[in-house]
Amino acid sequence: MSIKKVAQLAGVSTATVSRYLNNPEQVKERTRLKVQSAIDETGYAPNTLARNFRRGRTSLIVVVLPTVGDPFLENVMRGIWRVADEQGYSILIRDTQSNSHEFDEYTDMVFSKQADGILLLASISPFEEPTGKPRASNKVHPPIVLGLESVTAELNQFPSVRVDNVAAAADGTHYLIQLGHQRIGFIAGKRNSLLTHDREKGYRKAMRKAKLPVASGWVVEGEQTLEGARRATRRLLSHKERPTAIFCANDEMALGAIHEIKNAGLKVPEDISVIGFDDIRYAEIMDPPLTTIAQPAEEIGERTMRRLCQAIEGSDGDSEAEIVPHKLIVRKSTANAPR
Amino acid sequence: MSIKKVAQLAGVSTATVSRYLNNPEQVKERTRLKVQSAIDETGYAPNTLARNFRRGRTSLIVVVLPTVGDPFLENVMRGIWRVADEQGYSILIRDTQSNSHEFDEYTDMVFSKQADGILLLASISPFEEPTGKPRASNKVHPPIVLGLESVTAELNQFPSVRVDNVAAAADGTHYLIQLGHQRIGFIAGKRNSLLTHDREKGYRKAMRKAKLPVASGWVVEGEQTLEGARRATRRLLSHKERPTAIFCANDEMALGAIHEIKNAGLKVPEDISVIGFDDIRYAEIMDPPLTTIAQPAEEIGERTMRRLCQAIEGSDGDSEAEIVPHKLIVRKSTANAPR
DNA sequence: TTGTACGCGTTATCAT
DNA sequence: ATGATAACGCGTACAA
Repeated sequence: MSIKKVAQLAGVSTATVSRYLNNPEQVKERTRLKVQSAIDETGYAPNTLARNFRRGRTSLIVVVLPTVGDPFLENVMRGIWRVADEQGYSILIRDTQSNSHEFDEYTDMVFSKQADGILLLASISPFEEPTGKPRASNKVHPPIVLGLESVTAELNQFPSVRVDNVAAAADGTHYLIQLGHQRIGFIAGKRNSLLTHDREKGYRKAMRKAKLPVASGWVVEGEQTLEGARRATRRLLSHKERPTAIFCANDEMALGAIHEIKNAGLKVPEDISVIGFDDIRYAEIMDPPLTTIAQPAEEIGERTMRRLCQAIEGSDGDSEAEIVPHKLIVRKSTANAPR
Repeated sequence: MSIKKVAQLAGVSTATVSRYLNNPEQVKERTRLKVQSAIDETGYAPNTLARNFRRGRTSLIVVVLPTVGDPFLENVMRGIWRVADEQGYSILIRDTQSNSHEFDEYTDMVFSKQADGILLLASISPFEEPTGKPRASNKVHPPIVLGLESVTAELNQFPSVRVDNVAAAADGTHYLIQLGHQRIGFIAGKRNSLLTHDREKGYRKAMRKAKLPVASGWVVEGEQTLEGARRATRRLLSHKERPTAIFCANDEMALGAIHEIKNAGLKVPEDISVIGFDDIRYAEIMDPPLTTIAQPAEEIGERTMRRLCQAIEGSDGDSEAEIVPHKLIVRKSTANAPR
């Protein structure tokens, strides 16, 4: 009963107050002043709840990501926020704690009007199939855009923005091969992450192309964490055919790998070269500075968000994947193969 | 018109459907089944917008923080999320991009019902005074809890949870002094950050107590970034009375400092000791591993969130600050003073 | 240019 | 245990 009070105080109708708020140009100067002073006096703030309800939209976007505090995602978020601010959306962040969740868990947020759209930056691979009862077919698919990751079969109907992870990883691997490395290990992410799986695919592809073998035990799981990568590295170091170079599916793991290699009394890059993926800000200050593959994080954020806005407005063109360019950044953690 | 459809299809009233949804125990088994099958058939999902509107609450909490992708805040967020999930709140994250904002900008979110409460983890120092017109006094102060930071005069009416930054920084400084350091530099955060200002206070306090001088130029601004810390470090290194130890107001800056010191051809800790604050996960894998002061991040998150829930429910007890314990973690970036 | 009046989907109150 | 209905605060079609 708030707009009413203002109206009463200003001696106008609620409709006029509403118009003053939303289409000021439709109300006469003199009236405007009256309304404004009534608003000032009461300290009135429009009830967003009622407004959203009436308008049928929340102006809320849910961004689903594996972990906050990922320095790479920070940059992506920056791009997302820029567009969100510009378009009047607020960002709701859902951390999946690196677990995979049911697809419905997120889409329901749209169907129940908790949010207008969803930005999926998470590991989405094994979205468990909807439990039992099939989702009612009278529901159209909600506004969803995928960022960073490739998509599973069930998700390829949605637009996505990402680098070509296969090609990028192949490039990185190729670079190591050019340096003369023949025994190259790979530290993968979690089993359910399509993204790191694609990078592994790129690695294998480049190895195959160079006619180099991938010995059993050269590809290990690093769990996308510092600690997981350290464990993985230890396994690699004790391999009977120890690699002279290690490709890590992301920088976080590369940092862990470098640390562990040095701990073992070996030198990077003299004994073992290490290459990462993402170019997070810590890559450069590592000792040695990390060679890595950079993604245009902020741009990815911007573009996913823009596509989502389009999808919400229904002006959703095609659902093709947008591929953005990656770039190899050579620093000091890679060198010619030893001997 | 959706609950209506379900009601119609199930041959009951909307009230019954609503009850089934919110207080299932109040509806008879037989009716429950009818309603459930109607829901299944229609794929009905309650409109959260309408529900929130009716109930007068959003179940949304806004967390205001300086930058996402801060590895320390990640841990705080983890604690916040745990409580939020448990209490049925969703978390809206606002990144201030390390700038300070007007206080109203956030409180308005509560007054306009965009959110039920606010968790302030950001640099809040110079909340510019409300512009001109004083905020209408008929507004009670909204549910706000402060985390990590101390408070300005205008904010000390709100509960807060944090470590004793002054004491903690004094402890760290004292540790360096014990190691025989006499020339100790300090890399501060941004000028408007009360938090790092408190840490600087602790540093100065410990120096004073040990009767050690703080030469002009020994306290430099590091902007809370890797890059800013590197610049600050360069200035410290070129000081005519170069410090033999550097206290950094947080780990992020400590990492930058170590990198820059090594870049300059000096050794940590042989030539210069470095100590940080926060104990982020990268502290341990740095070369050398970083000595730092740890905060119970997750616990801080949990406790701030719990207090906020209380504040929202109105069972807000006192607004005293909760102080949680800090802890010095000695690793390899500190050693006895040279010579 | 402004006012009247209805409806958005839900929950809650009061009967039954 | 269930049904009828008022109310939440706002936006807007329509009338004036």
